Amino acid sequence: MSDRQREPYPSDGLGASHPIPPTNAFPDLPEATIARLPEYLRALHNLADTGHDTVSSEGLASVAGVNSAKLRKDLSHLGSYGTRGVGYDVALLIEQIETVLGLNQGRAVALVGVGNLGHALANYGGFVSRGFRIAALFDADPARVGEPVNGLAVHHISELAEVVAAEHISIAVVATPVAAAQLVVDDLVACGVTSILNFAPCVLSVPDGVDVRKVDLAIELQILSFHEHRKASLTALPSLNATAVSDSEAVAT
Amino acid sequence: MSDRQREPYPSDGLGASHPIPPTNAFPDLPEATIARLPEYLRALHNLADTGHDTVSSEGLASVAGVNSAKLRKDLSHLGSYGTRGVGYDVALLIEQIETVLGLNQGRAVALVGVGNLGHALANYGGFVSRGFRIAALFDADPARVGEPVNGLAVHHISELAEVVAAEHISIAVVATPVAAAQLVVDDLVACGVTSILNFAPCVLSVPDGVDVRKVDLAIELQILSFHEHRKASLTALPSLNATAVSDSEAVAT
DNA sequence: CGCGATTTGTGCACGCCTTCACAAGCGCCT
DNA sequence: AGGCGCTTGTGAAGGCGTGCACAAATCGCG
Repeated sequence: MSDRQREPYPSDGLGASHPIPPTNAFPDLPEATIARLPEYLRALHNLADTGHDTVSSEGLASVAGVNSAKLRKDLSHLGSYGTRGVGYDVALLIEQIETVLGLNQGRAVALVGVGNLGHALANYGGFVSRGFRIAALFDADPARVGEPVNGLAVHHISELAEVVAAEHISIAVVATPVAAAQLVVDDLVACGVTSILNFAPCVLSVPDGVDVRKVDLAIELQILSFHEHRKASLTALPSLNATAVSDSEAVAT
Repeated sequence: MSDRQREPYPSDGLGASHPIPPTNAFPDLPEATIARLPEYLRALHNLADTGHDTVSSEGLASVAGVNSAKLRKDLSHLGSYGTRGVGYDVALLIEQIETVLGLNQGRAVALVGVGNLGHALANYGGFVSRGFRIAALFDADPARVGEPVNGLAVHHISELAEVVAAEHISIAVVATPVAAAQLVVDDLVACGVTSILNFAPCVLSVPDGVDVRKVDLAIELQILSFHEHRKASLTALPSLNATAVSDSEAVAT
């Protein structure tokens, strides 16, 4: 059960110095696990930068903010290369996770909508440092076309098809106003983009085979607001350092 | 079972013209439901703006992008004010959800870190239009202090305590670099902030009673990358409009 | 060379969430 | 006034995810 480890994979010559499994075909990874792998990866990079060669599930779990049992189960799903009694090889695990996530290919990402948020995203270094390359910027406003943002010139949205094809773009970030989002997404899908990260606060309809993830900042705040509201209605239990919390909004118990 | 509807609630005089239930104490709302309520709320506002007075669970569900059964169960958890054979009263449901989420209080939010992302967030209209008020901006860089952003002057982080107290701030958005995030959060917690929306790509440790939600843009992209990777390894099934998808990255089947 | 300390990998049980399917209730039309 | 069609609200079943607890495996040391 542990001998399918040494098998170099054929294509995608990225000069990997570690033995890597076939990698393709992870059809049945639990979605919850997938969502946590990036967090593990980030934690592992931190560990590697601070000179750690190996790490125990307990150690990695605490840095990643999860349960150690959950971590082990997650890693076991992708073949698990830990050593009992020792822990996990940090470098190997990094490469393993990056391979599973398909990050060692420097994926090209398009960003549509260069407004406030779009600007911030284009300048955000976190994308580049974590396996992505912002390959092109688009906007519908002719006044913005040509404007240089973080070293890239903004394309007009009408050039979408050719640029997407030329740059082999498969992932797009939508940071347009709500009114434009669905139109842009339709164009993106028509161009062959199959993964979309949507910042516009609306529901997008896409055909099967296209993945959409949504980030809605107001929704996050509203969820926090609920918990805040609920905490306020439980006014009674004296929290530890609640010296400054004595609001006047105490609801009648 | 439907007679606990007409009961005006005592405090919190916000001039509500609709009958609203006691509202406080929703201790056992499923977390999954809470996370969806904001989406329902947004969809309902859209419906109200387009002249709809009532909506069926089917209709609202499709606009909100969920299953109609799920929607009904979610709404049933908060007392459910639908009319069989008709549907839900849009305006009433809006008020109901806003009350549950605690949005009709115009919650004050602090934003810490006025860099690229912080600027974008400060200028983002979506917060204000959905029940929040950005009450104060903070940064550790003395060069930024005093700079006006969207009509607000940036405070130095050292003024956190007094401003938080003066403005009754209970929610904070952290948009600082990773290195500063934990320090800022410790300060926030010490000032009595009990809900934090974290944009820094790191795990924050907070005491019990403090809620943290995290938004990591790179993680979202990495999750998409995995699905992209998986789709690429399943090269075989001919998708519908895949004319432009004929990449050269076809992995060996 | 063997033993103990340590850590991984996993079977199992529990709880949450989703989904189906249908009874109960409401309004409208005749 | 009565019946019919439509929609809500909910019981029950199934699936997914989590966490416990322990067997299996590996290393280091005497």
